[in-house]
Order: sequence, then structure tokens, then C-alpha cells
Amino acid sequence: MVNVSKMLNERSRKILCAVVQDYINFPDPVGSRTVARKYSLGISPATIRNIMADLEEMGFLKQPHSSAGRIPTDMGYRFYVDILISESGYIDRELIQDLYNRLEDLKDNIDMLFSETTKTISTLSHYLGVAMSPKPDIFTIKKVKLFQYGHDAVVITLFTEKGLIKNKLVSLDLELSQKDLNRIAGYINSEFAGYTIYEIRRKILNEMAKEKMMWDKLITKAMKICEEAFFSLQCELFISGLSGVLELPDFADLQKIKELSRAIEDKHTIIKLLDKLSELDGVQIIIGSENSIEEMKDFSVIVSACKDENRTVGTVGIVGPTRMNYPKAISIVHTAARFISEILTER
Amino acid sequence: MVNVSKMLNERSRKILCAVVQDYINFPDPVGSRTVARKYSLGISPATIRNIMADLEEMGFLKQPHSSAGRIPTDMGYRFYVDILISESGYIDRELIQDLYNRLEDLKDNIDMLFSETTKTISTLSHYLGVAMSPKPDIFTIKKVKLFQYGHDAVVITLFTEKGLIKNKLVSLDLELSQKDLNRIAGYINSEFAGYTIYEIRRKILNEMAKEKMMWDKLITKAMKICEEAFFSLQCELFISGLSGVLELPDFADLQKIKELSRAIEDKHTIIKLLDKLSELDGVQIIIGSENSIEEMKDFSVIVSACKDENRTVGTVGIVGPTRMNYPKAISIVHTAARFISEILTER
DNA sequence: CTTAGCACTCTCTATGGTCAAGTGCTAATA
DNA sequence: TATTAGCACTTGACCATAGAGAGTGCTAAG
Repeated sequence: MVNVSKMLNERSRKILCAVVQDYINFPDPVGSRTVARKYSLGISPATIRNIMADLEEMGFLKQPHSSAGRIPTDMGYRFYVDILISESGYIDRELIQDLYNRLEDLKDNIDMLFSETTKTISTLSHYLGVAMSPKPDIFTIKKVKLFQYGHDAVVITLFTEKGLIKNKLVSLDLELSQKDLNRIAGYINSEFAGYTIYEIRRKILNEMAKEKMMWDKLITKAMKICEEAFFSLQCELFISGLSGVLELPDFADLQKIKELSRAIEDKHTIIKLLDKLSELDGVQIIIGSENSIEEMKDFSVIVSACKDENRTVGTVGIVGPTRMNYPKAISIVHTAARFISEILTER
Repeated sequence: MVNVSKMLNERSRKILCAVVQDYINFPDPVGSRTVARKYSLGISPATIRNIMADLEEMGFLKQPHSSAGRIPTDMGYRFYVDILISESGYIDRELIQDLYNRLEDLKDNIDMLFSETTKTISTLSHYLGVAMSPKPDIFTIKKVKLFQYGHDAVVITLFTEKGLIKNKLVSLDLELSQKDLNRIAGYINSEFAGYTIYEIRRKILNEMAKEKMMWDKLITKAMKICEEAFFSLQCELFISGLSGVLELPDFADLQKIKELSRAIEDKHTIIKLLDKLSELDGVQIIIGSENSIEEMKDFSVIVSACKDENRTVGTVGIVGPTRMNYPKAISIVHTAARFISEILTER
């Protein structure tokens, strides 16, 4: 983050923020007269015009056409947001409380924690709510159980520390008695309990490479079963609130809507984006063209990972137009992430 | 279905179908001249005009404005579709083959059968693909397993005949040893194996009412566990292809898009709709205002249940504008439903 | 009953004029 | 020197008008 005070003096900064704020509240280009009238800065429209021209030259503002007011560029929003979070007095306590009350109800229903949080976020913000359940990779295995299924398949049931349970049907090319299966399960439990799935997969690969020849058949089978079962575990992505977003004036034209719907339909790309952002701490903000995803260059994304100690146990966020109520969106994402972190840490 | 030949003579019918077909191909009102030129019926535009006026009076056609060509009403589409399916020579073998090839790849991955089918349907039809997994209710229980989880919770694992496996964590207000759990599981298996979850729930409720007092504690617990586990099983709804649909000229105006997005966001309503339609055999077609859901009165829905004998094992469908390529859409839905039926019957 | 001919209706597009908002520039001012 | 008032200028939004094009309904003739 650049030291902004070096770039702009106090007055310019105030005017820039006034323009951004006004534009966020009312989706029309902001003129010098409006700034002078609404934001008592004690200077005339003419002076403001001069400064706004400077701000435009520096790339913070732009004009839709030569006789309109100014609107912020992505860089202008960025400046505004950086100031915002450095001030940190922007949090709306009432909003947070409201959000917390709504989320409170989800505590018992961990299955639907992410899907319902997504809905809550979207209704409260009027933007798109997104959430991603954690990759099961990061969970610690408590134990596994194995059962015969039919004559050539095995069901592996994974119990994790955090109360997540997963089944996986694995087809084998040979028959194993339930007794064999119990022995295999015993072996897996003794070796792997207490490790995360991610660690286990590493271990398996290592072992396989190291002492390939020395295993007995049973262990080979155990490894195969684990590898198949663990490999297929996926995270889930939830997106909610499209119809609400379409009511915003920012989506009055068809092109924007198409872009957005293309963007959210390509879930794989979004998962990758959220994944990358989840590695960082705190609320991440990506404004318009800062986004590397082509379809999202007209939108802003606010994301926060949910952390249990330093493991990511989920991701929540908001997607909306660049003309977004950033203070509100940031507060919501921050709060929801903290809430989910708490829920998933308690147990 | 009314006997259409009573209502319209051969020539009127041909003209009506010509208008519908032409409008489906090119989204502009169809004039008498166009019909005369493209569809060699051997009559002049003037005659066609007269007949079209009659068809309008009968409610099959309408004019966007008094000097435009005609477009079909929902009733017009209905007439066309009824004729279509009575002729049944409308099926595009090549399309079906293509679809079958694409679906073929999904055979191994039953987890993603419905989600992937939805995508395939939408890319092929250019409309919205929808699919609903069966309510787990209808599956036959093979066996259940119970495990302690922590000190006051139980994991129940359901194995069904069709290879569906479900876990459910049930919190209890008392502690049970694994030995107790095994006894309970044994009881459940002996009583319920071979029944569908739906039947079991009925049985439980009956039993509870009948001989409330006579049970020992263990059985009461068994009932409680089953009831909790079985109650929460839900079907899943998949929808795909929104961004593709937005490219259609029918969605050039914002209002339609909003309606559609509201409609598909209210998953509960759609599930109810599909559920109702799944009771019927064969491909169901709902055209515009025939739909009881307010938000969907501007769209058409083509749905078919996937059946295994007479149980519904899933539902697939297409949602699109009333100006839909019905032959194509019907063929796709019909084929996809048959495919899924086959997959889920085999095992 | 069918058809040719024609007047009529309606949308669509282009055109031009006015209005309001807001700018940039210049000259006056503190 | 920095600020401000004043003013000419630009531009999009809005509206009315006019002409072209498409298609109709009606009438009269075949």
C-alpha cells in the first residue's frame, strides 16, 4: 500500500472521498456543485473543479462524457478503501449485531452452515454472497471404518475431529472379507489417526516411493483405498443473491449481467480465486481491474478466509459492482468469517 | 387433450404450425407473405391473412401491434406441441446420439450424475438445464451401522440397495455403549432392511402410536435415531446454463431476466413443481401461463421423471422461453431421463 | 371461396431543437 | 498566489416530427 498522504494533500483527499461516497450512495456522476453543497469543505465549486481535474489527470476519477460529473476509477475506489481501512472507525455496530443474530440460528445446522450463511450475506448486503466450504484435505482424521459393499467394493467412512463425516464407495478388483477389512482399517487408524488428509496423502506417496517392495498385500490395499477415497474429496461453492443484484442500477445493461452470470457459472475459476485469497489473513479486497479473472474486471470482490488457528476452514465473501458500499460489505464479510471460524473451532 | 382436428381444418392447422415453426426459428412476428413464400401451401397471402385473423380470434395467435405479423399465444404453442407429439416423427436421431455419447462418460461417476447431466442438457439445448436427485425417501435400506461419536452423539450410516450411502450425526441426550449401539443396529436391520425409508418412517409413526408404552428403552432409542436420521434427508436441485440463456433474443429485456433469476433462485418452489410433475409418466410440457408459478408464466418447462419400475429416481428438465425449440427440447429431456433411469436401474 | 389492390396503421429510425447539468477558461479578487 | 465568479461551450437526455417499411383489413373482382 502506497503512503497516500504523500500523493495528495488533505483537501484533495477529502474531495476524492466525497466523490466516491456520493457516487456510492447515488449512482450518478458527481459534479463540483454537488460536492460543494453536500460536503461542507468551505471551498467553491470552481476550486473543486480545478482539483477534480487534477484528480482526473492522476487517474483517480474519470468522466463518462465531457460535460458530466466525475465518477471514481478503480484506482479511486482503491484509494478510498485504503483510507477507509486505515481509519477503521467505519464499522456499523448495528449491522454487525443484526448479522450476528441471523447467523446465530445456523449454529446447530452445520450441514447447511455455508449455504445459509451465503443467503444471509446476500440479503443483508444486496450483493452476491459467496462461500466455500473447506477442502476436506485440512481436516484431521479421527478414525476410518471399512465395510464390504457387494462383493467387489468397499465403503470407507471417514470420521474427522470436527464432526465432518464422509463416505466413499471404492471399487476394488478383488474380494476382501470383512475380517481383512477390519485389519486394514486397524492399520490405517494406527498409522493415520491424528493426521490431516493432506498429510496422509503426502505420507502415502512417500511410503509408496520409499519401500515399494516390502509391503504385504494388505497394506498395499489399504493405501489404494485411502488414496482413492481421499483424492475425490472436494470443497463446495455456494453463491446466492443474483436476483437481488439485478435490481441494482449498475446492472441496468445486459452486457454486465451476461458477464456476471458467466463469471459465477464458471465455478472452477471462482474456487481457484477464493483458494488463492484464502491463504492470506484478514479481509481481502479486489477492485475491478485488479482482478486477474477477465469476466470479473467490472466487479469487486471482498473475501475473508475463516481460520481455525492457521488452517483455513472455509471462505466467505461478497461479489458486487465496483460501485459498492465498501464499509458495509467489508463489515459483513469480516463478521461472517469470524462467526464461521468460531463455530468450526468450538467443536 | 382436445381432439384438435375437430377445431381446425387441415389448412388452418398447417398455417398455425407454419407460424409457430417460423417464429421459433426467427424471433420476429410472422406475416402472411412470409408464410406464403416459405411454406408452399399453394394459397395467396390474402387468404392466409383471413385464416390468420380467424386463428387470432380463436386465441391461437396474437399481434404485438396492429400492423405487425403474428406470434403464437401459449395456446398456439400448446396446439403445435400436441400435434407434434401425436406425430412423434419429430425426433432428431443425430441429436439423441450426440447426447447419449456425452452422457455415456458420466456412467462411472454417480455422485455427479445429476450435476453433470444438467450441464450437458443446457449446453446441448441452449436453455436452462435442471435436474433433481431423488428424495432419498424412495431408496430401499440394505442395512445401517451405528457408531459412537464423542460421548453423546451417534453416527448412523445408511446403506441403500442402489449404492447410495448417507451419514447422519445424531445428538442424543444420553450415553450409549458401542455394544448397545450394535444391538440397536441389529434391531433396526432386522425390522427395516428391505423397506424404503418412506415406508420405514410410516412404520415408525404407526408403531409409536400403537404400542407406545410397551417398548423397552433400547427400541425407543432406535426409533429416535432413525426418525432423526431419516427426516433430514433431502433431494438436491441442479440448475445450469443461465449465461447461455441470456444470449437468446427472448431475454433482451431486463424484466424477463429478473423474472427468470427470481424463479430459479427460489429452489423450494421449483422442487415442489418438479415433484408434482414427477408423479406423471413420460415427458411433461408446461407452456407459459399453464404454469401455476407466477414467476414462470413467461417460460416453458419440459420435464420428465426418471423411473425405476414405478419409483421416481430423479427428474430432469429444461426451462426456456415459450418460444422454445420444442421438438429438440422434448427429445433431449426424454433421452436424458431414459439414460438416468437406465443407470440407476442397472445397479 | 379466393385473390389482387389499396388505404391504413403502427413501429422504427433519423433528424433537429431545446433543456439542464457540468465543465474549462478567463479575469477579477482577497 | 490561491481562490472565486462569470460565462461560453459541450454533451447527453428528452421530445416532437417525418419518412420508410412491413403488414394488415377491407373491398371488389375473378
